[in-house]
Amino acid sequence: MDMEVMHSSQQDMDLIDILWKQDIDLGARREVFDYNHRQKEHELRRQRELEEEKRQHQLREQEKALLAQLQLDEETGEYIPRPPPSAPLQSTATPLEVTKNVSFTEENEDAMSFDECLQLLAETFAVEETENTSVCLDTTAVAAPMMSPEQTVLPPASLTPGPPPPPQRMSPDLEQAWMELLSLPELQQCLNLQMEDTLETTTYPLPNSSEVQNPNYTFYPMNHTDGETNTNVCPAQFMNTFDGSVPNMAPPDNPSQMKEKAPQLNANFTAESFCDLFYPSAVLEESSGLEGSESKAKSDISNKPPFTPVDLYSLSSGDAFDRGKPNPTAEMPDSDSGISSNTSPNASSPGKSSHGDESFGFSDSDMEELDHNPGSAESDYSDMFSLNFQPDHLQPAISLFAAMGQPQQRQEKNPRQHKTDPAEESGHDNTPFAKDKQKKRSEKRLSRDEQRAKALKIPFTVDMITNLPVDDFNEMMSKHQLNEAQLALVRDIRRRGKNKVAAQNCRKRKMENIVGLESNLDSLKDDKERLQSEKSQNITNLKEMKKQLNSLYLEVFSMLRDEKGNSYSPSDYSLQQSTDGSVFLVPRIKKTFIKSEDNLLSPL
DNA sequence: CAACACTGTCATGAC
DNA sequence: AAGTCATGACAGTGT
Repeated sequence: MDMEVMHSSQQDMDLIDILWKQDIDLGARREVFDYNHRQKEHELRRQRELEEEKRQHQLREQEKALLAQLQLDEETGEYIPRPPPSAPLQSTATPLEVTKNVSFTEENEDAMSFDECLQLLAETFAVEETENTSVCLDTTAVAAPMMSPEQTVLPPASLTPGPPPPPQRMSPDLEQAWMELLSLPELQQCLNLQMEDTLETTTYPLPNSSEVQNPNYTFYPMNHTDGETNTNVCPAQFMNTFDGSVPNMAPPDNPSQMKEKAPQLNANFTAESFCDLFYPSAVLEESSGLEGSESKAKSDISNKPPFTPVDLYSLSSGDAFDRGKPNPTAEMPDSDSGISSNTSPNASSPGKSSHGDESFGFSDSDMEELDHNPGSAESDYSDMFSLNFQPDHLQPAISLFAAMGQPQQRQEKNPRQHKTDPAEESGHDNTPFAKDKQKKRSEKRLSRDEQRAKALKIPFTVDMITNLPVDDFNEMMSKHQLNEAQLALVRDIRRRGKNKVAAQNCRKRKMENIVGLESNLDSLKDDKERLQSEKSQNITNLKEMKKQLNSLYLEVFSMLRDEKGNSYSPSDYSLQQSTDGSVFLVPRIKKTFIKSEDNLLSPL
């Protein structure tokens, strides 16, 4: 094999020599075609390849060493510095500095004196760097938040755009490795082939260097200097941006501001939430549009004597009759219904012993309310309210949380309680004087029943007597031994009360019926007008049709001719149609006869 | 003072 | 049969 090759090569060389001597351009020097020369070159090439493999092995190890200090970001697919395990401020900074120095070294004109390989490498790097800058910016944008502030703290000069800082010295080991690596001419091709992969790892920290020079990165250091010296640059605006929506979530960049906000929040809580928590009635009253400011309401509440069980019981029990009741005309000329007088800051004088009247006044209001809502759920409520007058007054203190849970319902109840005054209900007694008169009248009536009950010492309120269901009423009556007069009075009171409500409902229904009848009357009038309009329109249409039919009739009649060709006179003949659709020419003289005999249709 | 409206009460029938 | 409701009628009161 070798001999054949050498033989053929020798012949080839002879031929080449001949050609060379003839000065034929072979496209190459003669040594190129010399086997010995090529043999020597082949050996040299193999030796270089071995060395190249060695260098590549070393290069891979170097890359591994670099990659060992980097970490592949799974999200971005890029390498980021591996977070320091324990105290890595110095150690983790090393690769960054190294790569930084690489980039600076490549940019440095003095570094061009290494050799041709390094020059080529530097040129290649320069091109690649400009291409990778934008990519690496993104890389730092992602990787920057992962760095610790100490890790990314930069010198003040680096914050401002300007000339790049002087190149920093890399560690001696890595520098030597790079020197050896770059000094190999054989590595050029390898570097060119692997340039992209290598750049991804070796130029990764370039963004750090370019980031330092890039004015766009002024935002980046701020995040890390936040809370130290740069707190008043961006965070204020940042805080303003988020202050309205999530004030508590914004970081307290300004402690004084935070201190100002905190007491305000506390004040709000104490003024409203706390008040709502412990004085729901005041809040309800305030929200229901009653007079009095917040402070006034609170002061009233604070000054208002608390309810005692005795007072509360006196509102509805028979004790009320013994407690002060009485003179209907002498008390509370300006008092409203029971609830409003209690909730009104001005009307709730502590020494007033008018609970019984308030109770009955409220009962009257309830009647009005029932009048407005007969058979509805509010009627049940009214019954319960009248019967459970005490618990309802006690409710603001007892069922506090329930009231807080249902403020709307309370707010809906209160206005109705306020407008249950008969004077306001009637709609025409709006003057205060009329109001007083109405009240006196109502009180007089109530006092009459109440006085009767009091005279007979009946231990029930009129409300209870009137509004209790039959079973409850009988049970209540069975619990007390009453004589005949008392029983009769109780039944009369109940009958009158029931009848009163019934009369109110009846009148209300009567009015509603009247309104409904009026509405029906209006609608009937409208229908009448519409029907009359339709009738007139139909008459007009009928006239028009008759006119058209008459003209058609005459036209057809004029076209008729007898045997002599003479036309028929419409005054002597007429066209009539039978039931089967056939048309006859009938003499007018025989009209009545034909009509009766043949049952022909008369002309239109 | 008369007229009117509102309201309470009574009587009566129906359920 | 008693209770309740509906309704007409009447009377008292206020405007």
